[in-house]
Amino acid sequence: MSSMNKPNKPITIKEIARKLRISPSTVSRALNDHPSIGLVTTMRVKKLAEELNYEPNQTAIFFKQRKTFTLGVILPKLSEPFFASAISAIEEVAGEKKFTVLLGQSLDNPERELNIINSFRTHRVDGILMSLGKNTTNLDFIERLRKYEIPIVFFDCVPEGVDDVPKVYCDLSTGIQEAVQAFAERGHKQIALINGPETLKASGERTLSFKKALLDNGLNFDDKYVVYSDLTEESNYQAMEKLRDLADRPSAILAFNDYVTFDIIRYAKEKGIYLGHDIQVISFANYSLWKYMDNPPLASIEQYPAEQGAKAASILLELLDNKDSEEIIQDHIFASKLVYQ
Amino acid sequence: MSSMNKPNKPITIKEIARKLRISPSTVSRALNDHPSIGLVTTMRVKKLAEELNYEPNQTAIFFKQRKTFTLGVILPKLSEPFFASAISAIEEVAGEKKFTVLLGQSLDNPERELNIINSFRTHRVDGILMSLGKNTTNLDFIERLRKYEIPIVFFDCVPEGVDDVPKVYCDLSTGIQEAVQAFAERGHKQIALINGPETLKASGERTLSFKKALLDNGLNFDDKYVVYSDLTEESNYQAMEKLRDLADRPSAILAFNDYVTFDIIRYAKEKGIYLGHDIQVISFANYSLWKYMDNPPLASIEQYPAEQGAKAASILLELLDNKDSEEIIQDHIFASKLVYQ
DNA sequence: TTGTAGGCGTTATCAT
DNA sequence: ATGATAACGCCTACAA
Repeated sequence: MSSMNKPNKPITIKEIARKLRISPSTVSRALNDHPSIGLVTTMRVKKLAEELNYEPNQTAIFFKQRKTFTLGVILPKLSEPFFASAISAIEEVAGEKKFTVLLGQSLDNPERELNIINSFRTHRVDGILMSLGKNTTNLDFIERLRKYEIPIVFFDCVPEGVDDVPKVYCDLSTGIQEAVQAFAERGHKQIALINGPETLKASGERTLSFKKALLDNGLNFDDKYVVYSDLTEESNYQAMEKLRDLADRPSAILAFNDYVTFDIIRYAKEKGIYLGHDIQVISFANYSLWKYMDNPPLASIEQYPAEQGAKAASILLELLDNKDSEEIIQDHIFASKLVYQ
Repeated sequence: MSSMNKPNKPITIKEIARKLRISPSTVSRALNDHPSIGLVTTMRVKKLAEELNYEPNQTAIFFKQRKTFTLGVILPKLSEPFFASAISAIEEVAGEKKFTVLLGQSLDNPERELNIINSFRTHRVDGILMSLGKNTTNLDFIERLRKYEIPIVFFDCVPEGVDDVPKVYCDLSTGIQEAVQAFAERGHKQIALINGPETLKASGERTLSFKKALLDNGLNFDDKYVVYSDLTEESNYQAMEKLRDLADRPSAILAFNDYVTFDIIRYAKEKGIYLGHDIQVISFANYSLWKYMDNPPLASIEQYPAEQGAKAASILLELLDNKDSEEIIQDHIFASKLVYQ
């Protein structure tokens, strides 16, 4: 190894050209396997490039080609297992197509969301994948991105009332149907739903699916058995209290997510309720390591975060490949599914 | 809203200049608040820029300035809660300094690691944060990155025997010390360690710390009580079997991580061992939701992934700010700590 | 088959 | 206080 370690300006096409006494364009073409360049020249160029450890300057190429081979991903929180596995899948799919992933977490803060989008725009990402935060109401940025011709694909938490943008999400009704059926088959008559915040449209849909599922399984639907929680521990406890106060206590609970179930478990412990016996629970999965628990829920409703992420990513990539594929602009819906641990 | 939506070429400095009949350089300077530009001109420029929705073309700026305001982060797996919370913190720290984060997961595959590094290099990231995969032995890339003048900061799983590169990691010995002490105070004499693969240097260090901790607490150290596992379920079970086969069975176990503890829990369940009574467990934390479990471990050894990530990120940012800060090139060590759930 | 020249958008240097 | 010019590294008509 030589001791002469110069500051080492990166090798450029020009230098290769100079050393070879040919023109930079020839080098460029040779490097890109342009058919019009002679085989010998091509070889000579490639050999020298190899020797000199030539690396194309992507920033120059990005600049010139107006393309960055970069996808921006915006999601509420990376440390949520649900999103961690989504982004993990996204990164893999993108990587296969030589795209890299730029990251931004909104922390459910609409302002942060906009900042991230701006930052992505200035970074000239080729496209954006996004799962909306819970508090996002203003969707103007979609229109703005369209002006900039930056395609966006939503997944998981997708916008309502916007139908000219691709969306990937999970249809909860199938899972709810299966869950209620599972309860019904086990003889449960009073089934409760601990839902998310009442203000969220998604919560309303959940309730509807729940109602339908009950009726489909020959059970009655009663408002009382649907309680709303803002997903804090207190709120979850209050929800449980409400259910306990009912004259006819439910023997089965469908919980908004695994965190809610965790609180149910604690609550049950404190009150001496025997979970899985006095009360059975099914929750929408987002954390599941149930197989290690003593009184796990009966089952979980799987929402396929990795699959959603992967699908969204490949839709976006396809969109970038083929700008005009209007057919892609539609909903891609995964059926949620009841899974036993 | 007008119906005239042209393809909408992005506005450039040149156009603003043309419309204002001034030179592009003046526009550039005005936009950047250069002191030599008159106040009126500056205002006029900014006003028009605003009106036209001018957005500087970052790819051009990146290209020109040889800086991308991008950090590359390489870690084994994003969906590991440990790394998810690390990257989450990294993104926040980077964001504060207007840096974005480029993502790559190695899946513990050295080849993937190198590909990601290459990809980062072509993307001209300003610096790299990395947690090594378990199987990485060849560290030549460090030297290569140095040639390219791309600084790298390691965190969590850091390279051995490379001392001219910043490293952030957690000193396990403090946590081990506290754990053993906690066991000792509860009267345990036979304490076992379920360690990681015997081939890993880190495993050796763990054993050493464990030994020291035992001696410091007036207990004997005996090889028999250290068993190695490759962290598969079978291997964890075998480790437990080995411990059960001992004449003098351990009453306390220090487990490599929470996954191992999960397997211990299952094993105990199967064998009718009452966890927390017949045997007490402490594990290195990486998944903890123990407060919801019935027989949780006595405590966990916290390794502060978020803090490690944040620290590594700010070191890297400082390094980028101030190329010559040699003092930064040293180990930044967090003390692991025993925490009760 | 290869070379020349111009341009991508921005900024820095030198002039005016 | 402002303008002209060149340069960053690469690509691509167009010319030869």
